[in-house]
Amino acid sequence: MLQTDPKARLIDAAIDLFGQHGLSGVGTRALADAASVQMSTITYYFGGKDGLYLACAEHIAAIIRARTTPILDSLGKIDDIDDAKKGIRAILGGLVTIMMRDDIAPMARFIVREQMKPSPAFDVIYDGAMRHIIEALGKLLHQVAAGRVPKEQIRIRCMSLIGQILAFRIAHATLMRATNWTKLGKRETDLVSNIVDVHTRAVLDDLERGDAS
Amino acid sequence: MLQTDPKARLIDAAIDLFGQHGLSGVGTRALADAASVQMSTITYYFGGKDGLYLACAEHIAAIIRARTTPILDSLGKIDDIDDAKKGIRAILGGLVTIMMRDDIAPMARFIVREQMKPSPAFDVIYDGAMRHIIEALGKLLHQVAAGRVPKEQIRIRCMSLIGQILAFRIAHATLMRATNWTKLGKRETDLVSNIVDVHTRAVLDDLERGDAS
DNA sequence: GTCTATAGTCGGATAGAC
DNA sequence: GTCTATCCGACTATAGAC
Repeated sequence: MLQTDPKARLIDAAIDLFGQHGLSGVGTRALADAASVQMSTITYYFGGKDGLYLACAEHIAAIIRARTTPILDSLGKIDDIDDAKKGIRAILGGLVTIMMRDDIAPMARFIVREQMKPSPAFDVIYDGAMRHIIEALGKLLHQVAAGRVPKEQIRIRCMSLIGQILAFRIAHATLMRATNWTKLGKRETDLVSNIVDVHTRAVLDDLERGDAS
Repeated sequence: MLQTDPKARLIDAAIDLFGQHGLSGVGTRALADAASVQMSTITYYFGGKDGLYLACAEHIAAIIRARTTPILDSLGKIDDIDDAKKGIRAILGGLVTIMMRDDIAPMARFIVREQMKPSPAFDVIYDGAMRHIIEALGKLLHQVAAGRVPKEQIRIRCMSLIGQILAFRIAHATLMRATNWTKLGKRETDLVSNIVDVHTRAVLDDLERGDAS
């Protein structure tokens, strides 16, 4: 789909470039060229480079929300431990396929940069999208643990489970070297997806069994 | 310990600043000021900003090697599955304490940036330090699986195990928000360390049992 | 080895024509 | 809304005094 709206074109190009080079790593000229607009168009629509950057964050939050709410909503009412486990695997499985997609990579890079050096843009993404996922996961983990595990520990376990998925996107360069892969195609994505699920199941079974030493 | 060697001062300051803002995000003036040297000192010792950047990578690789080789060497000869499991837990446990240390944070940030957009500096770090850890882990995992699991899958499992640890450093901003923590002190590090170990044990027991679906 | 001064380039923002 | 021209500041690199 070819964008005609200069605003949308700028945001798409900016997410890609900012994700690759960071806020200070991209010039307004490069942004304008990539979106085939004039440099002053950035000022006109977003007030400047910083405004464009924030608009990127809002756009990313909206995209993630759009992709994850269907999964979160489909969970419905859950009071059975097995259903909770299935729900967690569904959320994490969805996260894997999202994170592995090539067209998501630019957004993932953008988010990771914000993780390391949060700016106001991080609040936009966290409050607008990530919070819901983490809270849903936390709730389900709490049920699997049958309430035996303190909330703080549940949250850390959430991070750890999500972390294994993040790793494949973040440590992309290491992954490619360690596996001798040259691309992330369907075969590779399926392998990763499968192993994340195997690991997740192992952790959940262990948690249900109650070994929260 | 107060550094007197301008070279060492520059590298220390540069790892910190590059890690926070990226290569293009830091000016030579800021680097020089942070190290209390003149701007031209960078040219004198490193040939320019890029040379300093590469020197940072070499320094980081050396530090990691110095910290990890004791752990890797202490493993010695292992042909028992339980010893292999203990070895993996030792490596990952060491990795957690390394990654959580405050004085390592700057280097971690530097590495993560290189992960996302690898430059020649990444090869220096990967070949100089990371490869050994991944290969050692892979070997031990292979033993735990009793050779039933293809090498490729072993490597992905390595990444997943390391990934959960990376997450706590990379997704630092999310961790702090999700847990309502304000700092990463000993209490927090111990909690994370414990959960990583619990998860690792669950995964290893599962792998030994042979469910490599 | 350490410092100052300066050259040359590129950055973001803006004024104003159309 | 879109484009051109231009200002001013910040950047890296270098030449040369000490």
